[in-house]
Amino acid sequence: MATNDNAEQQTPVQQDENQLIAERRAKLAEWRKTGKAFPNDFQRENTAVKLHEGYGEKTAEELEGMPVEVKVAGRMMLKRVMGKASFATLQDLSGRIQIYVARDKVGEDVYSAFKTWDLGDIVGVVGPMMKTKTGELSIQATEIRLLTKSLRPLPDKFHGLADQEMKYRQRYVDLIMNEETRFTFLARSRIVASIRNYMSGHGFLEVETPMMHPIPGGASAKPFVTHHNALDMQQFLRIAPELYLKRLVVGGFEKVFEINRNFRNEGLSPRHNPEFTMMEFYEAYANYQTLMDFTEGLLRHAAREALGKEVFIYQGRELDLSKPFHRLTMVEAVRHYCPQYSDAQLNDIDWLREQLVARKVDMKGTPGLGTLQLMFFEETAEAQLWEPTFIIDYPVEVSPLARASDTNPEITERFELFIVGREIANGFSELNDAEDQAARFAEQAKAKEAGDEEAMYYDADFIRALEYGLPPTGGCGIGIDRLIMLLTDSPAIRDVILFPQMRPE
RNA sequence: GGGUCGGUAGCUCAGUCGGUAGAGCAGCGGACUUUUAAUCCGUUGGUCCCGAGUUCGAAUCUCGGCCGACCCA
Repeated sequence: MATNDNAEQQTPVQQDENQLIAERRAKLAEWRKTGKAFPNDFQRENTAVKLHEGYGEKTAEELEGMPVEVKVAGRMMLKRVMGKASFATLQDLSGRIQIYVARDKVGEDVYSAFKTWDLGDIVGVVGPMMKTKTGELSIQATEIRLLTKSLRPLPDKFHGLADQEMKYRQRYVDLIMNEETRFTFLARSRIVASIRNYMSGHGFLEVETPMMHPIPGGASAKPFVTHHNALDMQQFLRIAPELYLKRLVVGGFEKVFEINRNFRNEGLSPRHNPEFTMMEFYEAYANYQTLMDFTEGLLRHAAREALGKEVFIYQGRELDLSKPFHRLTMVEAVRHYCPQYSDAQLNDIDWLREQLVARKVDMKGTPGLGTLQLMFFEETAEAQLWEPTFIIDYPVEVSPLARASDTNPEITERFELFIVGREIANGFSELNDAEDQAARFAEQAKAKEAGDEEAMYYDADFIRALEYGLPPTGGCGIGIDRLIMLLTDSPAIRDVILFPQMRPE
């Protein structure tokens, strides 16, 4: 079995020890001799930013006149020893605060110990607030303790950690050193929380559906395969929660959403990570038109919560979420962004096919007009959709879970939302006709047999659920990582995923 | 998968025409009781990503590989 494949990787690798680490280990050994190494009884009472907020405006005299004792803890990021007195800068999650450590205030023994502490060590300080000659708010230490010894030297205190690879592989160091990184992930957390609030505020129920599926479904993508030992069965990491969420709507949970990970076994790129976070939501008695309105509102809300505004800069270019989002068909979008093509050409199967062959687009099977138009749209107009744009009317053959249009059986009531040229959301009126769905699954299964790895499986239990009756429903998926990229001005998906997928070191 | 660029001290980076590796920060020793990337003096530290090849001699040139960034498909 393959169960031990990873064991080798888990055995301790040769540690990259060096002189600097050896010196710190020696200091730690000295500390251990005191019998008080790594204490956990220091209870901090203040954070850096609160102190700045509370006392930043006070003058030196005011602070001296009404001394306030504070208690902070944090990582030592800067240290300036000047003989019998020193300054150091501590960093906690909220920010930084300077401390002033004088020998005649903390005692000779503590002071000489302090001088041996290194940048990166975690320190606890007690003392009154003061202002320095140059007006910087500081804590005058009356008590100072080493709380955690850091064995590894931090990156350059001025230049920080610049190496992209190391930022991704050792995110903990990136978070220590880079304010922007901390900001991005704090923003991410805030944005996700605001989306949750918005959803529950609109009566949606948050649910969790399986991450391990016996049949992968809900999207066209290659799954990761795994194995359950006790049941001795193959399982797939989910590529989408869609089919489970719709089962819940069948069950009477009329408005549900889930924010969770999807896994797709595809390559890495600035916009793709094999595991990524999606929000999917389903609403009974909604359709793709009402979903578009709702999605617009949701994105504006997220922008307001994250940035306080709906117009902002992404990668040097203005992005405006305040105006109504454009709604165009694929042909309309191509006509608008690439006016050199005519309606006649865009509706000519042979012409489209020639164009796509010339552009070396991989066409499997015999795509119909709609699919050719989609491919041509992706080739020409998609990347230019900077302003939020819903592209509507996707062909049935690439939308096996969407309801067909009442006026044209070849297309579905489906949209994808593009912003800054990237797909951010995908939604549609759900197909709730069990017999139609069964037929479409059969089509997909045939395509899979013919070699289309991304085609869907036939999910008999899902059909059974539909046979009980799914109310008319609208459903939508929003790529959370890509949304976070927009709202944090991040160029790559790896910049908004704490631990992005990397090749082993 | 293809192309371009990169990998040198713990970190940020130089490194000429191929001549045997440097700076700043960090560290270590010393001076310094209001500094701000503190300053000043002294000093330790290298698998130059890995492996072959060319050469008297390779961080440098050639080939192959690994890892990453960007662009393209």
